Amino acid sequence: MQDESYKTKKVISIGAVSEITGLSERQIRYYEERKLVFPERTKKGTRKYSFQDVERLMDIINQMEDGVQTFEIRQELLRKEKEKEMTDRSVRDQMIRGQLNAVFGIAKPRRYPR
Amino acid sequence: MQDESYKTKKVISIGAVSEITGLSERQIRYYEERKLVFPERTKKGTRKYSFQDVERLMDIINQMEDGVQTFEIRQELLRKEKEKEMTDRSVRDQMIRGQLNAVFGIAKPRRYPR
DNA sequence: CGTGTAAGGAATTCTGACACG
DNA sequence: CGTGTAAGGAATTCTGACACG
Repeated sequence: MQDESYKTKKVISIGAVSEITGLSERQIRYYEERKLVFPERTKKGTRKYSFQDVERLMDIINQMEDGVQTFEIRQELLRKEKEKEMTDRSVRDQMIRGQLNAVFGIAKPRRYPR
Repeated sequence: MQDESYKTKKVISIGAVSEITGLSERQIRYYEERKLVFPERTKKGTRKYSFQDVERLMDIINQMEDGVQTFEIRQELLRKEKEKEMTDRSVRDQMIRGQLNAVFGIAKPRRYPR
């Protein structure tokens, strides 16, 4: 699970992204300004995108076509991040609980202490 | 099997390839001249590489380090292509044979007719 | 709000060539 | 043979701004 370096490695220039997505460079830069995509920068400052970023842009295209505003798309993005954070946290908690259990034996988690 | 468009899509500029591989642009262009890698060109003529091309270059680096000459690397490449062609052909033949068999029933292939 | 465009500059890429060995 | 480099030009990308709506 995870890695897929081909998908996440930032190596595509804005020109290529424009070709692939059909978006103008202006649009792509604007979506970055609205914090919807996050390319990396080379030392000299040119933007580099990953295939994952390209997919993200495709998704944005669809939402824009549905009349969704950049602000709303951003909200949705933040919401998903929060959600993922919660999931990760609970996964981590579960693992820690498992470890403790392995060491100290059965210790059922008590939701309401005392 | 096959597809993996992320791996084969030609979207990486020579500068990025240089960064990833550590090769100079001069070297990368030279290996193309020697027909070891085959980038695409944009309308305006700039080279575009795929992750697969990058892997190919990594492989070339290793061979060069072992003192293999570009000519030999090329020979090896051609040899492999021929080999693949043969494999593909035999796979296709097998499929056709299977189809014929399904339609006309058991018809064992005779290597020496008559 | 989302996008086009002209502006000026900086960085990238290209080719053909000379150089060294 | 494999690679560095300077040369001149063309194409790319960047930013900040004005425009329209």
